[in-house]
Amino acid sequence: MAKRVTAEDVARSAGVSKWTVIRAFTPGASIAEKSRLRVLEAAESLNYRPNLLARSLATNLTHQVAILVDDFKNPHKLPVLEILTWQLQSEGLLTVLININEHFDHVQALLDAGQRQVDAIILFGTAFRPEMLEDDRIQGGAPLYVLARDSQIPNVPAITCDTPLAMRELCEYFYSKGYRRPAFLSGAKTLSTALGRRRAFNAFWEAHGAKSVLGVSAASYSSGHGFEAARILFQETPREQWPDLLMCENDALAFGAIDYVRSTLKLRIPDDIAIAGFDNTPLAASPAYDLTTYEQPAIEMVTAILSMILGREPRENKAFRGKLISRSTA
Amino acid sequence: MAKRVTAEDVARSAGVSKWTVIRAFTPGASIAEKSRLRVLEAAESLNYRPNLLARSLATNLTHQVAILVDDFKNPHKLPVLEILTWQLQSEGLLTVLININEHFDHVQALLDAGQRQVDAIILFGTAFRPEMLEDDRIQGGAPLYVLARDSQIPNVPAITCDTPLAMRELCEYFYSKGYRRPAFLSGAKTLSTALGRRRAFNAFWEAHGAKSVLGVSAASYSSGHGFEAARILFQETPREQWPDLLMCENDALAFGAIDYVRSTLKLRIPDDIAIAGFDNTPLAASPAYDLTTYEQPAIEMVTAILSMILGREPRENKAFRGKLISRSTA
DNA sequence: TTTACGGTTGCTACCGGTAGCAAAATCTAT
DNA sequence: ATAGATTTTGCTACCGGTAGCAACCGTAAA
Repeated sequence: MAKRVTAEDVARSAGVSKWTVIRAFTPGASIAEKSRLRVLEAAESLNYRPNLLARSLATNLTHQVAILVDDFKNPHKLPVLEILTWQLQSEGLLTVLININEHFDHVQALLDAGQRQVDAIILFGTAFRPEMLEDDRIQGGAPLYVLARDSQIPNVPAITCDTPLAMRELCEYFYSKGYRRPAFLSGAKTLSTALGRRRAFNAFWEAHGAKSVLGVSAASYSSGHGFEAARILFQETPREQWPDLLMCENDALAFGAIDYVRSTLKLRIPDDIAIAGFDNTPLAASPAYDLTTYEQPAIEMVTAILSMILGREPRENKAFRGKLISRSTA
Repeated sequence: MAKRVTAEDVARSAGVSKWTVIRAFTPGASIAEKSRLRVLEAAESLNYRPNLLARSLATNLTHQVAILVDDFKNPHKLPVLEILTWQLQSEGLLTVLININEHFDHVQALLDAGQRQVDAIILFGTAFRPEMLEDDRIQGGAPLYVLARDSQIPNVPAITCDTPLAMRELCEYFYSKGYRRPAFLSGAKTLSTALGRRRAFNAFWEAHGAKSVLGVSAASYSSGHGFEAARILFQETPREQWPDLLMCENDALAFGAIDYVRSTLKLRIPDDIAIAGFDNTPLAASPAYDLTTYEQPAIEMVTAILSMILGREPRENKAFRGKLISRSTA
């Protein structure tokens, strides 16, 4: 592997000092046009590009942002990752994707990112225990942000979809269609409460005089577990109390629930029962499901987080209004 | 923001020189057990962690690998990203995820990654023009790898699923089921040829005496375009020549094709026509599709790329055998 | 001709580590 | 106790940039 070209090499070739070379690459630096061109030419012929690692060490800015993800099963992650990477890149920031799982926990990941001196850390929809973020070793590191769940932790802003509003929109829609026997199918416990969807759902129906709101919990946010949870719900509920509306905490769970209701129960959707999801994943639009769901305002959310990272806006919780996607399952 | 703790600070607090502190953090370094413990204690109380940026600058190793992705629409990307990030992390490497699109092209991304001194670059299923990689500015940078498509470029190893073998397995399966009028639905041109699936498919049927193999191309690898391409195929083909087998280049296309065939043509699958996909995305298993497909050996592929990055194995093309997933659509 | 001034250039010090040599400290054998 | 071997420690130089001061330059005003 050939030795890397440094500013020093270019300087020698252009007959100036290395600082003049640096200036040629620093926008707005004080340098004579004549020498700037000479340097640029020499740099071009030597194929020189400034070493961002060295720059980062000196400026204490890496222009790297770590994204922590713990659930790659949720297809909703992919489109958001696309928006995230793209918007970050537009501002000259690069994305460091960190996979959190039972072998590499949050604290570990956070410390790791910290050692790499990233400029910010985004916890993207991960199921962490809030206490964790108060760890001494984490305070004092890169600024933290929480994307797509709430945070409650001072100094860790959460950027979310406005869940109470979203649920109100959905429920008012269901209500106007005449559904009156609601049930909620939620996902993994730890994250579920942080999402607040069930809470908002229940609140609506209690305020609208529903005697009770059925509920069931899936082991994880996957279609398979959605199927399983739906099975439990219907098997453990007497037929005459079966819901006519099943709100699922996300699309994946809804797909599973639809599969169960259609294939095993042979119920008609939306006549016998309405089913809705959340996230508007690509598949929700497919004719096989054609799922009524709710789209999170991903672009606004990412834009907001970016403004905070860049210091253009104060670091504080923000919730954005999403969009009800009305299709044929409800 | 508090000043960062450096080895120097720890040294002062422990009453040794900064080099002794460094040694305490360097596995296998020559240091007395007594002073190692003293340093570790001081480091602990000051909450010191070595600065990996500075280390990278000095060692010329960042322990970062760039992954270039240009198609976030394909849900297959997510599980592979999970495997990639996880395996890289297990070896102490971090993933830099770079989004390639019309505004930020391959050359730009490659140069960007190069400036950041990443240890390796993986082109993950991206649709690049091979000439591009021969750009002077790119040669001499970090070692390149191509994942999940072929490469043809000397010194840029491609790690793939063994496509000819996969197609043979699939076709033999179809053949044994009695299907004899094959058609192929392919995706975006640039990538399609690099995948080689159509080629292998055609080769089989020509060898097995099929008069002709119908073919149609979708604008991109999405369900929507799959639907559209299926429409074109069936509308432009006289009814008596309709295929009884439609092999789609990936699952997303297959979902679209199934939707079209079911909802518009009202054909029965697999009785009137068999449809198969490729990749075994999570949704292929759902009862709504229950798609026969082929699973790429993602873990083996990632493991192979990792061994090459770590220098444990020579850099060379590798193809692995995947697995036929037989479900109800074929 | 001298002086003042703004643009330009070079310099030192520094970011926080690593590499490897040389001196110091400790241990072992005589 | 002492020489010799070995471990431990401190040091200089370096990775490739940045920051900001000081000197230099040519030119225009005095």
